[in-house]
Amino acid sequence: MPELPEVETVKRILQKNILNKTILDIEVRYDKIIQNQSKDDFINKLKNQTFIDLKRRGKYLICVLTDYYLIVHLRMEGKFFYMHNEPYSIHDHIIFKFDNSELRYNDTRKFGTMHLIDKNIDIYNTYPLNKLGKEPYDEGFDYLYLKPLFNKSNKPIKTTLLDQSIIAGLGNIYVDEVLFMSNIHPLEKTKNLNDENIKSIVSNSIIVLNKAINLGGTTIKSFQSSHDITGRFQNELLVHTKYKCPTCNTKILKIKVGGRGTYYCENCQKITSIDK
DNA sequence: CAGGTCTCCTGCTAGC
DNA sequence: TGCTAGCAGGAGACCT
Repeated sequence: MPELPEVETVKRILQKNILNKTILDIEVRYDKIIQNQSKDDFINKLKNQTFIDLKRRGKYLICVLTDYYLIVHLRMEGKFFYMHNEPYSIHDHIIFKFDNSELRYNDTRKFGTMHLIDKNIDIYNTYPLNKLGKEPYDEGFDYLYLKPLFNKSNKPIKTTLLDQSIIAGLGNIYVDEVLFMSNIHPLEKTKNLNDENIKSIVSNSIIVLNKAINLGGTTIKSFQSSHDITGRFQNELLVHTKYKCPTCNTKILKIKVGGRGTYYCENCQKITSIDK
């Protein structure tokens, strides 16, 4: 499940493979991936476009083309494969054909999305990027940014940290890690966090993401950034999918928070505050 | 407006 | 062994 570090890894790998390559043809085998155009418009616009640059915003990958931005969200299982003549997979849904190679968008669960936007539009102020909050790497991602947003939320902190309009880029795995490192219970009501808690979340978000990016992201079940590159961060996970707490050896509990599988240590992560 | 639930989709697994 | 019901999950849609 690609989160910010995985998308960053994909971006870096694609930069090596597809930069300056021109799309000669496109094959769309499953068109629900395409969000804001008809399949025909999508194909016509992308023909003869060159990949000029690749960027990332939160969990979105931004392909900068000659005249357009192609904004991709990999959701659960989206992957890009840079291929030559290898046989196709039934999960290859969109194929960008270059001179003697191609880029294949492969997505087992078909949850991924692609938005094609004109280059003269300010994409950061346009859907879907306009609804993203700051990401942990942004200037101004600090206690003063989070405090007022947290103060008005009655949701569990786990749910809040997954809200991309508040923090862009954290997903299920990394939120569990951040909460563990910060000694905060996932069900703690967001508005009840104290200043110390918020500062912990700020610093631990950056620490966890940095470490994950340096290790190429996490490989859990199906995510891989390209054929033979596998993230190594899963070896460093502290609570997510773990059985014993690395700090106190207590059994890790698995619960559901907002429908998401959530791991935590009941000894290290206690609900401390009462309602204001 | 905030918060809850349903939906998309497929591979995997528990249970019979 | 083979089948099926149930589950996982990011984020938008829809409802209260």
